[in-house]
Amino acid sequence: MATIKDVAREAKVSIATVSRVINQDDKVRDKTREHVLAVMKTLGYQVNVNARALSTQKTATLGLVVPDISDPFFACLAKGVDSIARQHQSQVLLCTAQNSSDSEQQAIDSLLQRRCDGIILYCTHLANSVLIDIVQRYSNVVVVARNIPEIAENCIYLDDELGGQLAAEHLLALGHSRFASIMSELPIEDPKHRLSGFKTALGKQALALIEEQVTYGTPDQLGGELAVNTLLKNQQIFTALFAYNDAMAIGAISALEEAGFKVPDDISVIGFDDIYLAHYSRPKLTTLHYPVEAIAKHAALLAINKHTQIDKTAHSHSYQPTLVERQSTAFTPTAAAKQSLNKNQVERQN
Amino acid sequence: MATIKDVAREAKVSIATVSRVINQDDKVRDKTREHVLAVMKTLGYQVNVNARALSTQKTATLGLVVPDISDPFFACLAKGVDSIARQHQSQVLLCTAQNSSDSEQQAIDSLLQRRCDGIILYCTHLANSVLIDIVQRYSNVVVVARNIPEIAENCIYLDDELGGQLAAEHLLALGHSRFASIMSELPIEDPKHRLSGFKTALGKQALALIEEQVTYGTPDQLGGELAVNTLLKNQQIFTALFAYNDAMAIGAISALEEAGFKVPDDISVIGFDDIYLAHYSRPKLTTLHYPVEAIAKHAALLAINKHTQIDKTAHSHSYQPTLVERQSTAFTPTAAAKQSLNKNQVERQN
DNA sequence: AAAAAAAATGTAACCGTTTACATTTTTTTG
DNA sequence: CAAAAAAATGTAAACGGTTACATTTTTTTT
Repeated sequence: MATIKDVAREAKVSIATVSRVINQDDKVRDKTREHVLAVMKTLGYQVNVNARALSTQKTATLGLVVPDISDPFFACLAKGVDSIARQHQSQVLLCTAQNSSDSEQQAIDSLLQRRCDGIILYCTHLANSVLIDIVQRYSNVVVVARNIPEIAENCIYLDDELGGQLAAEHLLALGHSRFASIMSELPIEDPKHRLSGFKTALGKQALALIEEQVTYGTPDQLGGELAVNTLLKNQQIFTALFAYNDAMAIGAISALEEAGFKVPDDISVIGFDDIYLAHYSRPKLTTLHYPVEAIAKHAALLAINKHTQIDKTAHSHSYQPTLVERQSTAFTPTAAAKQSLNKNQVERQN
Repeated sequence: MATIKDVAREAKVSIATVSRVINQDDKVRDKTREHVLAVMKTLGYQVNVNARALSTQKTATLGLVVPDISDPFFACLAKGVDSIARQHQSQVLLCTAQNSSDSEQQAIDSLLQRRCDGIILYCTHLANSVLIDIVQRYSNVVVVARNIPEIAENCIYLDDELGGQLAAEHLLALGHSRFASIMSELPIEDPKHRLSGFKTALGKQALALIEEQVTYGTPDQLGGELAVNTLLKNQQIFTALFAYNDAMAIGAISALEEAGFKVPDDISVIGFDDIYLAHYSRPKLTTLHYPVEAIAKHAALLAINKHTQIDKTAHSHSYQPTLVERQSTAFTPTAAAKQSLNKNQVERQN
C-alpha cells in the first residue's frame, strides 16, 4: 500500500508538503495541491492512521465493551455510541466479552492497548474494585449501568429502583394483588435494584413479594420460559408478572400460554428495556422504557471528554425509566368487573 | 500512559529487552523477565498496538461495514465476524454506513486507513463497479451478499433465487394459488433474486405473480406494514404472502390483522432470514433460514487469508437457505377442507 | 529593479514499537 | 582456568506519519 513517501517521490515534493495536502493545511499552493492530489489518486493512497496516531496521540477511536452484540439491547447501545463517534470523525472498536470477568478484562486491555480516545464499558462480571482501579488509572473510561460511588463521575446508569416501583404501581393500579417476578441470574446489581423498587412499592400497599414468587434465569427468552415454568411447577399463584427484561417477558408469555393462561386476560406481564422486541411481540409488551441510546450517547461524550456537549440540565449521571403501556397488562378479572360496573354507573348517570 | 521507554528506564534494561518480555521471546533470563514484568505492572504499562502495527505491518483488526448494527440480521453478522476475530487474537472495527453510497465509501476508506488485516463489506448502495475496483486494489476485502463475477473469489452470498423457489414451493404445497409479495425497495439484487425464484416456481405450476401483487418498502417492520396496506388498498386478493425478510413479514402480519385477516387462517405469510425475531413473533414465523453466522465466519476467514480453515467441501462461495416451518403458514381454507376430507377417507379405510 | 515581507516548501526530530545485528555476559568444554 | 560456544542484552534503523523551524521562492513595496 502506497505511503506518504511514495506520493512525495512521485509528486516530486517533500513529505511535509504531502502531509499538508492530506491535512488540508492551507499553506500549499493550489497548483501543488492539485498535483499531489492527482498523484494520491493514481496511487490509491490512503493515509495510515496508526502512524498518525503515533505522532498525534489521538486515535479517533471509541472503544466499546458489551457482553453480546447480537442482543438488541446492546446493539442499540452500540448504535448510540456509533452516532457520537460519527459526529466526532471517529470509529467504534467493538469488543464482546463472553460472560466472564477474564474475558471482560481482556477486552478492556485490548482497548487500552489501542489507545482509544474513549472507552465505554458495559460489564456484567467484573467487580467494582477492578472497575474503580481502571477508571482511576485511565480517566477516559466510562462505566455504563453501574453506580459506583468511588468513580461516580465516570458512571452513567438507569434508576432501576424507580423502574421497579413504576412497574409495581402500574400493576397495582390495575387491581392486581398477587405478584411474581422473574429476574436475571447474572451477578450484577440491576435485577436487585429493580426487584427492590418493586417490593418497596408493593410494601406501601401492605403487599409483599415473597422469595418463592421470584425465580431467576438467563436474561433471554429461554431464561424467561424456564423461570416461569419453575414458578408454575411450584404452584405459585399470581395474576401479574414482573420480568427482568423484554426478552424474558416474551419467553414468559410463551410459557404461560403454553400452560393455558391468556396474557393479559388471565395474567398481566410487564417487561423492561423497551427494545423493539416489545413492539414485535404479540401481545405488544407493556414495559419500562430504558433510554439506552441517550445513555450511550452521554457515555460516549463523557468518554471523549466532550462534557460541553452534554445537556446537564436534563440529566445528571442517572437516567429515569418511563412506563410504556401496551397490551400485555390489563385489569385483573375482578378489577375489570368493578371497572365495567363503574363505567355502567357513569353511563347511567349521564 | 507509560511507554516501553519508561519501563526500560525504570527496570534499568534496554527497550529491546522489554520488547522481548512483551512478546514472550524466550531469550530473556527468568530473573530479568520477572523484574521487567513487575515494573510493567506497577507502571500499568499497556503496549501501544498502533506503534506495533507500524513496525509489524499487522493490526490484528478485522473491519466490518454494515448498514445498521441495531438490525438483528447485521448484529448476527457482526457476531460471526467477532467470533473469528477472537480466534485470531483480533478485534472487530465496526463501521455503520447510513444508507448512502457516500457513507459506504467513507466507511471503507476509514477501514483501509486503519490497515485492517481483513475487511468485510455488506454494502447496499455501492455499485458493483466500485466494489470491483476496491477488491482488485485491496485483496483482503470480502464482499458479502453479492455475487459479482469479476471478483467472484472475494464474494460470499446466499442463493436468494433458491430461497424464493423454496418459499413458493412451500406455499404451493399448502394449496395456495393467489399470491402477493412485499419486497425491499433498496437498490440491491437480493429482492430481485428472491422474487425471480418465487416466480419461477410458480411458473412451473402455470401460476403467475403479476406486478400489481408486488409492493415495495423499507426492509423493516414499518415498511412491511405500509407495503401490505398498499396491497390491500389496491384490492389485491391473495391467500399467501412472500415477504422480503422477517421484519417486513412481522409488519405485514400486524397490518393484516389490523385489517381483519387472521394469519395463518385467512392468509399465510412467509418471511426470510430466520433471525430470532422469527421466534419472538406471534404467530411464530415460517421463514427461510439464512445461515448468516456461517457466512460471516467464512467471509472473515477469507478476509484474513485463512483459506485453510474453511470447509471447502461443504461450501463454495454460495450458501443455501432452508425452509423453517413454523406457524405463520397453513393450508388454504379450501385445501384444508380437502385435506381433512382425505384424512377422513384414510381413517375410514383403516 | 532591489529590498522587504509574505508565502510556500523542505529538513529533521519525534511518536512507540520491532528486530537484525553487534556486543557483552554467562556457561560449557578441554 | 582459559578459550570457545551459547545465551543474554544492547544499539540503532526502520515503520509512516506530523510539525517546529529553517530555507527557498514568490509577491509586495518603494
